[in-house]
Amino acid sequence: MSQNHRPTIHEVAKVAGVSISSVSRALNGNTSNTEMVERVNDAVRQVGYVPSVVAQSLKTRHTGQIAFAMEDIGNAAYLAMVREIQPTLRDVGYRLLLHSTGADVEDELGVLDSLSQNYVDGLVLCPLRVTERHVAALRDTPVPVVVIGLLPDDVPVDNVRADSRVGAGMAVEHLYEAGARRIGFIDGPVDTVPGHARYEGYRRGLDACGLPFDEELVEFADFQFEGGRHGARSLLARTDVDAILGANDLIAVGALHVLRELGRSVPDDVRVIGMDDTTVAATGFPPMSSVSLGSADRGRIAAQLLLRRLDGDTSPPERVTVPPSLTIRESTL
Amino acid sequence: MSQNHRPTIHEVAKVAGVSISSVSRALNGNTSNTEMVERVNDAVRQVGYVPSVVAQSLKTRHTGQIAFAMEDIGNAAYLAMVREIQPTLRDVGYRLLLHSTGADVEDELGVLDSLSQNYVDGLVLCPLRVTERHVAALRDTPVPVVVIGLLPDDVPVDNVRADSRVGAGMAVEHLYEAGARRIGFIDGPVDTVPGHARYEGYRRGLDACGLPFDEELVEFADFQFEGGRHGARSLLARTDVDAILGANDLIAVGALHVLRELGRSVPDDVRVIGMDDTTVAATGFPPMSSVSLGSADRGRIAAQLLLRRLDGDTSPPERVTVPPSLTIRESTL
DNA sequence: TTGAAAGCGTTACCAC
DNA sequence: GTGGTAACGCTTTCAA
Repeated sequence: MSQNHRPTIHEVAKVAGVSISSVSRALNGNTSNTEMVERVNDAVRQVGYVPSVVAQSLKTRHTGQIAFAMEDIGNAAYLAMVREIQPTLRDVGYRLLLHSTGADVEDELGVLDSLSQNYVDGLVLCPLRVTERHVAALRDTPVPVVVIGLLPDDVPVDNVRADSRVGAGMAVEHLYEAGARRIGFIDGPVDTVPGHARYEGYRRGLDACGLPFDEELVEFADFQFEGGRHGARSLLARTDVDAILGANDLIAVGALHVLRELGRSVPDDVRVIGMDDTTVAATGFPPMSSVSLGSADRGRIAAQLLLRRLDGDTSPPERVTVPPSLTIRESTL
Repeated sequence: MSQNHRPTIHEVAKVAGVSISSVSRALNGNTSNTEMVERVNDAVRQVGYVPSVVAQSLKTRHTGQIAFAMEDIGNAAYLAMVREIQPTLRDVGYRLLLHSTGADVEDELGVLDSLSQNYVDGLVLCPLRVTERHVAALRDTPVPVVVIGLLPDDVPVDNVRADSRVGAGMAVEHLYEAGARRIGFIDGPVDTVPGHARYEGYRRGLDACGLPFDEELVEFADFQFEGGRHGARSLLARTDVDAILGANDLIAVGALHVLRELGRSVPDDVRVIGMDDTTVAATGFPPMSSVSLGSADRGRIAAQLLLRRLDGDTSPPERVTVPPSLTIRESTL
């Protein structure tokens, strides 16, 4: 690690025998004198000059950085997003800043507030929940924000959403078509946005199939593998089912495990389907069907919307809904 | 999104009726006049002032940002690292910049070069391979760098490594103790650093157990689920085994699938163990044993080493090796 | 203790 | 076209 003085535009100017203005112009392509550009480039190479992005930012008022904030990058859905967002931004020269806010809503608001520090040009935000304070902060952000997730219609911010309600409904209908009549549902916490939406979707799916709703069939867990195991144990201890819908893949795979431990065959005795269509679905045994909520698509679209804003687009806020789709594997055949 | 003029330190000074120097001092705790601090804080609230980190960076020559560069955040090992690095840095006020470089070594070098732009105070780097140019760049970086992975001893940079050779050996010995005598190995590409190390570890493990090496027992695949499936199919078509070591969890879970499809019981007929101890190991069925290479630990340690450097520590480069450990689950009982 | 002023490294305006 | 120079918003030295 060298402690040498890093050359500035002044050194370049001196070596090239021109003014710093000319160097700046040459470097930014604001001159038609190609001989000048040559000279400057030579000098740049000679002194090993690299522009300071910080100084540039101060002057130009943009940073070349975009933040992505979500609860936990360990969550496969957010991971899928970041894998799309990063290359999308990177291709046009933006760096990505990652904020894992944790389950703390305060931290999420902290991210929104910190936007005023102007260290990023924009933000992609996946809020856990949308509180009054979120709305207030979003109404008046210093930089463009795109929200992935449900957002009240009057919040003037680009918004990309999944339709996990429809997705859960699709899952139920798929299970019904596969022959299931008693469909258990292991939901996530019902006070979360996805937990609530999937609960609704489950009920609508039942309605659509003409199946009765029975609370006995519903369990609530956290969105983790162990949650799925516990949920499945309680569910199966209480009643019998011929299918299980897990509110995400980890829950569903947890259920898969419990079923196998109990000696129930999947899919012959019980069909199982998850949501999010992540790696664990494909690597479960048997390979597990899942409802894709288009996380990767949502991430990419969000990034693109943000880039449009940064390009100066001032059209009204966009509202994009990514439709769910079914990935059918052996667990529901 | 507001286009309002954002208040600067000058507005605060005016409202507080003091000079900007005093505001700066008050805000940075470089004054003992508490009445002054009061006044400034009031003014700050009144005008809604938030300091510009860009301007601060230009002056103070540090950015409050640290970059983490690796091949693909989708890789569970890197994911585990980032989940430790981010909170570690965040707790002391650093923001995390993510660089997924992809399989392209050029991009990796690009990250190293871009360090001269001074947009970060430090870097945690997981190189795919370490080339001459890496070494050259690392010898003379403008900011502290910590490398996670193998590094030549003479490169003067903090270094955190796993010991996947020892880890693979441990896996073999564990399988041996569990009763296995014909231990198949599905490695990753042997021209990668981990692929090579694990191959060596496998052979040493066999030696340690007094088992003969047999090339028939070895397959090479990529580090993915499908790779594991293909590798296992080839292996089992060619010869019989009573255990399989996968060079990572995805490979091993792929093998698990193939074994079940072939009606072989795990662990009774064939024991299976993976490496990295990721989610897919725990959610596999049966829950799969795995060699943990301490990815989370490596990430945390790397972050801590970097923070020490940023604190001004100038002691000689540190070389930390995180020992592997065995997580035993049902697949090898 | 406080304020004036000099930078930090750029970009861009404005004369020439 | 080119070069001086004034910002950008802050921290910090130096006098008072």
